[in-house]
Amino acid sequence: MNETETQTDAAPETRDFIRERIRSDLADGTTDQLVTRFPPEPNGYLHIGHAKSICLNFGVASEFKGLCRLRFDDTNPAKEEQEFIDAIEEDVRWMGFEWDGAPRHASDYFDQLYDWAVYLIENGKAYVDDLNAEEIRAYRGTLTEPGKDSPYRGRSVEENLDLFTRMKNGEFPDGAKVLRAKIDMSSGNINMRDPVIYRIVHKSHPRTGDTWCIYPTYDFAHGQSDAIEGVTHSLCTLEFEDHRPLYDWLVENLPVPASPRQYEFARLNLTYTVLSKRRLTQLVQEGHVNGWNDPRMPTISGLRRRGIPAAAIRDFVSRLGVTKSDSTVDPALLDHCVRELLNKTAERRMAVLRPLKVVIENYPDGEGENLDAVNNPEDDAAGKRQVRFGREIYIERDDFMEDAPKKFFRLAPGREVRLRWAYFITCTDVIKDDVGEIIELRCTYDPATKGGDAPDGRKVKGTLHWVAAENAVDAEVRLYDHLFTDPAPGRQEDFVSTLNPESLEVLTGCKLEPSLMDFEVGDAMQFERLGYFAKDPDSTDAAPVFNRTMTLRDTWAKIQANS
RNA sequence: UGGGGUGUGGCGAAGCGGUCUAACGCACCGGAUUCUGAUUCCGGCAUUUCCUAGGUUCGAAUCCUAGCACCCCAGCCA
Repeated sequence: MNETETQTDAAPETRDFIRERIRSDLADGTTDQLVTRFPPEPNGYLHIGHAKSICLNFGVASEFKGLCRLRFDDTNPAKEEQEFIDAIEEDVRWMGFEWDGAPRHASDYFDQLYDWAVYLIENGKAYVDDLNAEEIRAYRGTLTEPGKDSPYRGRSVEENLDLFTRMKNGEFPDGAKVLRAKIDMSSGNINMRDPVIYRIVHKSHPRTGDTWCIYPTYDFAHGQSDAIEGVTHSLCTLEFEDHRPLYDWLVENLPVPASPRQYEFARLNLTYTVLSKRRLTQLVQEGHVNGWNDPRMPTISGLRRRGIPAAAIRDFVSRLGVTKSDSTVDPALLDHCVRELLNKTAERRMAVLRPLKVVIENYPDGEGENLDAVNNPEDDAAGKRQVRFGREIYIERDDFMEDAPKKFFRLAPGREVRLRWAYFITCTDVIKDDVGEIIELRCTYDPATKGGDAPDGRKVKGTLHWVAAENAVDAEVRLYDHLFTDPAPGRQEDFVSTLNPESLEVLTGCKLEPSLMDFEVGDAMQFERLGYFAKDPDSTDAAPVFNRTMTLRDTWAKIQANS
């Protein structure tokens, strides 16, 4: 046992096939220093599936004293944009990780990649093909039948060189020619049937502008970029497993400075969630959600806006494991991580979402008082604050029932409950409007129960949150639910039809304890008995807006649902 | 008779031939405590069972053989 092991032994070791592999490569000297990379394509926003990859790549680098870089896989200017590059950098940082050095880009290596393409041609291992896309597909064969050689496969090195140079010089329109690696048209692995490695795209690139009109494909750029950067363990998802022979072929047949190895793990799937960039893009573009950072989106920016802390996402990912078996995780696990963290850290406040006015008849008119309230029972250091109490207050409509069953512990005619941090009150009368709607409650309070305890030792079953009418702040509160009603929305092409029409509920006229105005966007707080909330960026002092991050567990709701 | 993968409880996941009458977490179900029906706490939750069927072995979820199921691949996307 050496000293590094002694150090890592302090914390429980995470064991998965990738970490086992790294451990052994480090132990037998195959690897001197671990280098990984997180390689997003800037064609969309990062989502929670990427969070798994981010935590793996950056996590493993820090655990084994290695390096992790951020590298944009920007080989397709038709789809990529600067907006996405900026958002990705922000999201990775917010997740709590810092990459080694400046962000890298596959496009930083376009010159080198071009030279290597020429090298392949010179060695008779690549050729320019004049077949169009449909013809190439036809020549490729099928899953069960081998392909046929392109009629252009036998071109001379000189001709290939000339043609490739002219491709680069912009002499041909998009799609007129491609450069292909000359491997094996009869391979069982379709990726080895002379894959296209360069294509003509007359389109300005976010970084290289109009310098190029030919661009390398993913396969021709990824492994070589890894090699240039000295990446030792190139981690990607399962669908790239059958690209590995091509990855290795390129590394072996090119004079690259290193031999990175690719390892594949299962991507994250979540029930009730869609996690493919194509589908997320569709949701945004068709306006089914309000942008990439809509709090209902599984994007990192959406989760952030909803109020979910990065630490909860990291915790969630750490409980997932890293394997090669396809898996679909219940989002309840993320919920649990969020609640566990926020229960410990979020300060409590009172807010009434659906207000019902209560007049305390025996409380002196025109008077009020300040009462002590504990900010976080899980954390003494959070201290106390004062809340205003008076003759008129608001309680939650759900906390009153005119004909209450025995198991209902809240307010009902003749029943006594506690107002949190305040007094016991008893309901004496119910006021209704012309159509029979309850518009107000009349109650009496017991002055001896100030602070919330009865000196005579009598108990009440329920404790309600409330806000004094005197200084309540009006606010908008947005409640969120699953974006989809189908547990597996991604399985069907028409996933839009399974959108949950009740995924967003906007409440206005909510009554807030005024101290809530002191919180900043990004701060988490608990509205007592309701859930965790966060101030939305739309919020202004004049018109505050809060997002519900997560409900509290609600046993009462479950009892009601089961009866 | 294409290639590449994966199969352990509702979900995720340990397990690397004996200590497996199979960890742990989520979910779920009981019950206790509680000024949040929250939290916390206790208990239950795969008892010849680890995709199936054979085999090897004193002994298998772990090794072998044969099946079966599911996932990925026929973009000049990544």
